[in-house]
Amino acid sequence: MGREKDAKGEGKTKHKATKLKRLSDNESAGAGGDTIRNSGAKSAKSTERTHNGKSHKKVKAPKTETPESASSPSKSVKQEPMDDDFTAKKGLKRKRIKDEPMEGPSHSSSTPTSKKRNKQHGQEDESDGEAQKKKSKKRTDKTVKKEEGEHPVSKKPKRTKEEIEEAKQLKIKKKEEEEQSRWRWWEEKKYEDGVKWRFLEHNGPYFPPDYQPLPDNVHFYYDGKKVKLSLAAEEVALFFAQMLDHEYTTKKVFRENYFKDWRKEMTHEERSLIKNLDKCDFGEIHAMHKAKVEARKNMTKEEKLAVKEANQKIVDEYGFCLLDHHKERIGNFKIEPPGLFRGRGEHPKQGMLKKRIQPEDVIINCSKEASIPVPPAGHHWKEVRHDNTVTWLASWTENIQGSIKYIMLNANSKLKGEKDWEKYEVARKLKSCVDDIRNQYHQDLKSKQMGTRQRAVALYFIDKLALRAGNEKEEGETADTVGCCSLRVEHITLHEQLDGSECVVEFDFLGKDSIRYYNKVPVIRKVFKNLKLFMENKQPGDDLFDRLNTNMLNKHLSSLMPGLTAKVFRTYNASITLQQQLKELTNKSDNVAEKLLSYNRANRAVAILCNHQRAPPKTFDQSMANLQAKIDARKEHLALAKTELKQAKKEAKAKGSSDPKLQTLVERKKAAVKRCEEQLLKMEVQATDREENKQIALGTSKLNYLDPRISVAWSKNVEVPVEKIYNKSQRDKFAWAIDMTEADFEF
DNA sequence: GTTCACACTTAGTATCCGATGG
DNA sequence: CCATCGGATACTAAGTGTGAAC
Repeated sequence: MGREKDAKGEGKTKHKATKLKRLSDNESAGAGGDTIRNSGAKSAKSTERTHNGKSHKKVKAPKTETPESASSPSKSVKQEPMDDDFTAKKGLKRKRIKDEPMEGPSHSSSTPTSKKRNKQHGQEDESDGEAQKKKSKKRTDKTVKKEEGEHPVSKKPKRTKEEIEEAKQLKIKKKEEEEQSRWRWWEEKKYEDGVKWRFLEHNGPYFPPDYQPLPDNVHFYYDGKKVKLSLAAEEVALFFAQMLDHEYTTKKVFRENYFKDWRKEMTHEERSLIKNLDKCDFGEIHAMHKAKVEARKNMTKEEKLAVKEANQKIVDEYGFCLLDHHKERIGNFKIEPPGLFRGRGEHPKQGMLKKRIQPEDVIINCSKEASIPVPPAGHHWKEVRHDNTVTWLASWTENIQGSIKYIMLNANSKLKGEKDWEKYEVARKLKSCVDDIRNQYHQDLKSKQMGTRQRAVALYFIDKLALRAGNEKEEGETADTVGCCSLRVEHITLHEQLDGSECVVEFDFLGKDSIRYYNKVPVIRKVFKNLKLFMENKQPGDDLFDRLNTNMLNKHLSSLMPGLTAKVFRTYNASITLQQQLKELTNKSDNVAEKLLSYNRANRAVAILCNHQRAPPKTFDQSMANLQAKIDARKEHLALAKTELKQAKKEAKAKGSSDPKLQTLVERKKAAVKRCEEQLLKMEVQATDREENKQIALGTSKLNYLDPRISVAWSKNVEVPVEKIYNKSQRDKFAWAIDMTEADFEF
């Protein structure tokens, strides 16, 4: 409430200066939740902000997520090396960049790409195809050998072997066909500015099925009495009932929002009867829902197959479009079904009803010449337009935030791929001028203009820490999260001296998706002094950079280099870090598993830099224990194999080394030991990898920040098949990079 | 110069589904 | 053969950034 008032007082100005008022006396930054995740930190903070003046206890979370704090016991051992890597790298990275004049990056950006581009195919496809064939053959061989070695007698393997072989061949064929039909758009000329396509045809979005009323034996009760709800109210009741097991439904905000919106769907009578959510009994509805889920799980094979086929049919019909003569996959062809809004973190709108979208809400975009998608019977589209300067096929306005949702193409499409490629080219361009830009903002730290200084400090953070830009947000509309430009005084704490370092800035705030960012960073003196200055005479809730916003920052950046914005720094620093880390961590002599561990560690360094976190999987401890048990079993096995080997050796010696049988026995035992050792190593590597990954999410950086050409070049250089680092859909997405990149690629 | 609308990327989590091992 | 596990995929929220309107 207090917050809303505040917001209203300000009018929705997002303007910095106006924001200054906000709350008064919280203590400094340290929100310390215990969770990585919003809940702890978050709620603490928002209460604090709202009830003006409740200084809140710093639970100083030595939270594991920070690179610095390897304190969590479970991790310590494994965590350490990673931390070292990280810090070491970071130091190195900065140093290098600063000290060296930067060897010839400038010429590297556009020419090589296009060169490679032209060279590439022709031979490439062939060798690719062949390589694949060879590889899979090898694989088959291996499995065969193993089976023969370990269970020489079983009859099953033989049949399966053949089947496997066949299936593999089939797969290969399919792959080749797919390869053939793939649109190699990266070899084509680009369209003129702004034009995204020349022809676009599709079948429109797929609408979720209509609501199915509850069966007669399932009832809703209010205040102990059975109540038959109207269809609309019933549907919304079901939404809530379905979520009853979820924590959401226990939250006050969620319940209030829900109840308010639910009542809007009720008839007059219902509304006058149902006045208190606590008196509502959704038990039977909830039970019914659970039973349904269970039933779905227990479907017979045939039933499951039928469902699958039905789904496939939908995909076939709605999942593709025709774009400039090529069939392209649509990313999200389904209209989002109605339900209760699940915001992340302490979202003020959680629990609100997300309404059902009708064709009358949907705008269709396609070519003039294309056949217009047919709306569901009895309906019509809101509008049909033919705008080839945008990439979406359909759009609608969502009722929670009033934002527009789009139906767009899949990541493996030309439209997405081209943009992605472009993004990395901009980042590479930054590489060539990043030194100048860094010098510039170091100069600006001393500027007489407060605005310029603030910009310089912000840029320093964005560059060094890969913070997001931090656009302003309207209060009360979303969870209270910040990025660089929207940092408030309460989000940082200055330490002249901390843990042996000077000028340490302690960050503690909630970023995108209410993921906590917690980090203690030594900064240069000038930055430190500036920060002190910026914080003078401000309240905790005031903006740290009151003379700066993302717009100004980006305007400045684009004047330094065309196309440069704050987020390019994230891309650039992520990619360059990967490249450096790969160079540092990979040993040519390692085996594939070890190389992959190195790759993952490099990837992980980036994920840490970008603060990409995940909730530790629920089954994490369990599965870790399982793996450990396996390892132990393997170890025993190994010990056994070793003693057997010894035994065999002894016998061989005793009976004279001449006996060939004994010799082969020794050899065989040796091989067994070796195999066992390899398997053990592999598992141990896997265990290390998994442990280090406990709450780090690698996917996001892999998918969005790391120039795929770095990975492809690495895979070629160290002879690790690209399939080991990219799964199918990732390979599809990065087809352009896989196709055009040679081993000597440099970011 | 602000503000808003719009388009598009980035993000974590829920769910699906197929490999794996008992 | 079945249950379990974990990776892949689906889903959609939450960011960034631009340009036109005011």
